[in-house]
Amino acid sequence: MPAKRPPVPLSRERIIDAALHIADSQGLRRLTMRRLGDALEVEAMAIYHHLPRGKEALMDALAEHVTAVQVEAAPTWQETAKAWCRASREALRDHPGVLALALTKPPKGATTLAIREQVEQLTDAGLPGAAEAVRTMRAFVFGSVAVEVQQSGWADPEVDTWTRRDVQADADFERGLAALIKGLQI
Amino acid sequence: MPAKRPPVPLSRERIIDAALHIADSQGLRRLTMRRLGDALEVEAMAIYHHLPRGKEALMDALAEHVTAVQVEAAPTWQETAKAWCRASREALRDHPGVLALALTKPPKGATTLAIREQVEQLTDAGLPGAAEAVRTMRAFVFGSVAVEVQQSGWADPEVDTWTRRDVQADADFERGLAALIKGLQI
DNA sequence: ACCTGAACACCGTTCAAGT
DNA sequence: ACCTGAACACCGTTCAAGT
Repeated sequence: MPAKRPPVPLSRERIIDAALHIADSQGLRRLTMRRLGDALEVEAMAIYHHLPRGKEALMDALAEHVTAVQVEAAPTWQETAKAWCRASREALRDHPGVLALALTKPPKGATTLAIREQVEQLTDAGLPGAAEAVRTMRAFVFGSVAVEVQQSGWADPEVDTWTRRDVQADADFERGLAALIKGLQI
Repeated sequence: MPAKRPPVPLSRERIIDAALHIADSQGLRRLTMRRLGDALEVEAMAIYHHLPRGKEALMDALAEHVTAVQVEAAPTWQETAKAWCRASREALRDHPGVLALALTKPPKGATTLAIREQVEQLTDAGLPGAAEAVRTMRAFVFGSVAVEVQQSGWADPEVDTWTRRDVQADADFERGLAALIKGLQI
């Protein structure tokens, strides 16, 4: 006899993980409360107990998950900045299904904190005008990932082709990153 | 007696205009076929006659509308490139409601043609590697607009605050654009 | 505290029917 | 050719009820 309902309790974290999986594999438009409930072996209404504002809260949480990036402070601000850009890019690339949310929703909660922390790290490491620098870095990462994901054909018809890493995109990113860092230190 | 039903016929163009207005003023999630029908004083089902693939086709058309940008060839490739970046930015800024689609949907139809034309213009004007240059330019524009619209607070609660031009964003954009063009000519 | 069932208003889309 | 009405399957969310 198969174990009927293992008493793994629902949690905010499990909900977000399942939601990310659906969005990345089937697209954001197919992420519905009912389907999310199915994936968690629970009725859709149970989700509201953990995310009181419902789907709106879920969307916010998904955006935050791929967008609240932290990084250890490196010896120089240049290295810290590079590490942050690379980590941010990876986080966004890993979840193309919620990229539209991440690029579009205003920073909130954990994301705002992460941005603030990054500004402080760079300031402490001796970079003047770190707030503007972080804005420029975010724009660079956002644009790079958007173009890369678009090009990869992560779209409605075929989701299969999104597996191989794009070496061209990697090279472009690193080249642009080096130029950006150089431009910042004037 | 008020004119009941002026025989202005439905058309693809009128549908797209009305859809952009709804998306920009109320957000993409409130753009529904039924609401769109109401705005056009028509039953929702009438839309399917002009956009056979329904909402999917509508979304594609909206993305194309803000993304298929053309520009006259200027004397130098530098000026052409700048004009193209500025025009692309304006088109995206004008319709924050469909920005998520524009940054996320793979180029199609008119957008693909516009990109191809831009590559040719730059190549003809003497820029080697124009295809990569256009990718870099698109990434720059996408990232800039994403950060700007995020910062502007164009979001769920208050849509009012999106009226004043952000001079800071303008300056950032022009500074980045100059650096980008300079980086391209190596 | 945590989850379910039933219900409500709304959604995209079809299809036959009207003009 | 162009639009409507009715219908279907699905959606987000509420609320009272169960345990």
